Amino acid sequence: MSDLLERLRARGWRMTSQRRVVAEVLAGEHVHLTADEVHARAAERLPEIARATVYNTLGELVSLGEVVELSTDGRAKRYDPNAHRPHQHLVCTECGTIRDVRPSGDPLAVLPDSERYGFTVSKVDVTYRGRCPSCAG
Amino acid sequence: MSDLLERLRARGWRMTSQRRVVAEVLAGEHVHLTADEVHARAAERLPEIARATVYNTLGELVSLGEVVELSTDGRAKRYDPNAHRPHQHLVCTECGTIRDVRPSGDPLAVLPDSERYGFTVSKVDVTYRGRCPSCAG
DNA sequence: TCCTACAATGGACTAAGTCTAAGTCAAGAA
DNA sequence: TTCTTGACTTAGACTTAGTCCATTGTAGGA
Repeated sequence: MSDLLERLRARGWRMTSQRRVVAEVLAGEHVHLTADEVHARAAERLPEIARATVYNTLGELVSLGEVVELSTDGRAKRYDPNAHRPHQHLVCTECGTIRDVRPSGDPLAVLPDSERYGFTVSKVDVTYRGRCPSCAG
Repeated sequence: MSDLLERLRARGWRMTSQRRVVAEVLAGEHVHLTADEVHARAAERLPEIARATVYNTLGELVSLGEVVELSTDGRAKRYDPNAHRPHQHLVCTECGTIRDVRPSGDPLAVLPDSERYGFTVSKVDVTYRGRCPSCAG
């Protein structure tokens, strides 16, 4: 059914009912859930699933590069299943809603060498903040 | 002694020994401390200071716009006293060291209207990630 | 079908931060 | 200077998010 499940199986990821349910929750909705929300949705289908299992599974999906971890608000981390194409995030400062966005150009390019202090810069996370249409009321 | 203390007093901020010590800790070192580190350094000078007081004071300094709160790593928030001039952050993925950097150009400009979904975008946080010279070994 | 290494469980534990009720004190008024 | 009062501080309980670990379960190969 889902590309994600296919890819995981192809990579030899051991498939269990718990892992399947977590992967399906992520693949099913293109929103940015917290670990607790993933657990709640997973538990609707598999009531005995443990919180620790959800954390373990999310951690693995992140290591495999299939899911991106966001720590936008200093509160609970959120998990973004849209890892296959590069994007940035637009966050509402009122309600916390997150949208995926694609800025034009390469955000890395604007950091001059003189500002790199010898770091090997490999990644840039850009978070645009503002009020969403409903909150701007 | 410090600009920060001056400004706070000028704004009618009620000065107590606890608040003074917290402000001095922040003004004194241009590093990015966690709340706990601020508490530890404050307690060297004022042993009875409560953790809650440090949290309250940091929260107020953030509201006043004198300090910027960073939630880079999903762990403890860090506090950046360098709020008077705009800058972004370069974070080491190994050791967590943070450096202030100034990208060229306006990071807001690269987000086309078509990607704003009706949001009133007011702020952009850019985090460059990579390995610092010591960790790149 | 049987093994066994890998995965799941649940409950205790930790870290970071918030809340609350009671006590304290800075700063303006007299 | 002393008084007054509302704002500030305190200690500790509480909450939230996440980790750890010893035990139990099971996917998938032989």
